[in-house]
Amino acid sequence: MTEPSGRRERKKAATRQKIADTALRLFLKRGYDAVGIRDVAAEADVAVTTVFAHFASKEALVFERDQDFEQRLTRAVTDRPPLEPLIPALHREVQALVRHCTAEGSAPVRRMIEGSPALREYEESMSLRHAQALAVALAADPHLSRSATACRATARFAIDAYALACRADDPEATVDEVFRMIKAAWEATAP
Amino acid sequence: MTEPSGRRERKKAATRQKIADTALRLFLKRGYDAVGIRDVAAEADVAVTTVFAHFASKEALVFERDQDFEQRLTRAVTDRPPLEPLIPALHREVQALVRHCTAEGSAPVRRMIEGSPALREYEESMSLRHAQALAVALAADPHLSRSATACRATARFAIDAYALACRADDPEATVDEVFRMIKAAWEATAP
DNA sequence: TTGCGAAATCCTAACGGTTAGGCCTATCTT
DNA sequence: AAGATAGGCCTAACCGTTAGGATTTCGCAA
Repeated sequence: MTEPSGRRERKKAATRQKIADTALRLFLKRGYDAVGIRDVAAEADVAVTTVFAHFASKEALVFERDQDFEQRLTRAVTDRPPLEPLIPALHREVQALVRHCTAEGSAPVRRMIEGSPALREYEESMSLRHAQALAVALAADPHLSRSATACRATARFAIDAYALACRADDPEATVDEVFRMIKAAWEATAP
Repeated sequence: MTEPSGRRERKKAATRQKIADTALRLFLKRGYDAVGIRDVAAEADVAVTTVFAHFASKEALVFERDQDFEQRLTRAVTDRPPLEPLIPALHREVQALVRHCTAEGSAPVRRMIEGSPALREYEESMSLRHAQALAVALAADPHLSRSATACRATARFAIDAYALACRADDPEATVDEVFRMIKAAWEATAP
């Protein structure tokens, strides 16, 4: 995936990164709403159209790692050792993701997101996509054999756990508590 | 609540309704994206600013009953007979709401929503607000005495049930199945 | 009834995210 | 080396949304 085979791809990746870095820096310094796309483009020394060639929207500039997040979630399910029970694996990964997003350095970004309705809304719809990807991974696991509905519900519950924990006073304890609920819910769907 | 005491309030409500009706009619006839706010305003014979005086955004025109939905949910909790268990009451109300939104006449609207990313995203963020309101209602119930986390998680799970059911092949069965999971999750949080 | 304050509506102009269309140039392929 | 393609640029516009301020309409009390 990360093969910088040609110069073209390397340059493209560099441009993308420069835009994302510039945007985040400006957003944190002056506030998300106070910085326009035109500002970001100027500071990154690219055209406005180039920004949108790399990012689908202004909000997407803030959630650059979107893809990683989704991959980590689904891989926690698909790449786990055979016969390892689902819920603990999911629990562990969500816990790790929550730690990542409540880490020291992430606080200003988190504050910025919570301070902007547009960013909150975007994050939520992102989470929904992640839940759908996770539901697909669950449905594809031959060891689980649960209904599509059970998979979809469990996927959403797991995402709920993440979302609640990121905003909770004690994130890790929140993940644990919600996953106790998810475990019971999951077991109630046993065939 | 619905007391049309004065002419002013009646006229305001009428204007609001005329805008909402006009908007929905145009959206269904020509497509959500193909109709601009300026079109809606012109057809409803009001100024653009008046549209935004009644609705916070273009998407909000489609979800006119937003408030009702939230009230029905929270009241299913707060207004239930004393000592009636929570989960069945919630289950019943969500079932009713799902029936409402999968009813015969709602199909074209549903199709329109699913066809527009902006509307899907808006609906999702609306649901989130409803979940928060429901969480508050749960936390306020003296008979329940669960942690704030358990209340928030259960509220989101219930909203998940609604969202999943609205898009499922068999909506009612989906509500039942997800509520079996929610019941187990809720009971796992008993003090 | 009249007159006043508040609420609802209007108009205009703009702002800011986003996109279309067309062009240019660096890179890749053969 | 030549053509094909992708990344980037510029300009101009579209559309949702808002600010600012004028104007009308209604409710209420003198």
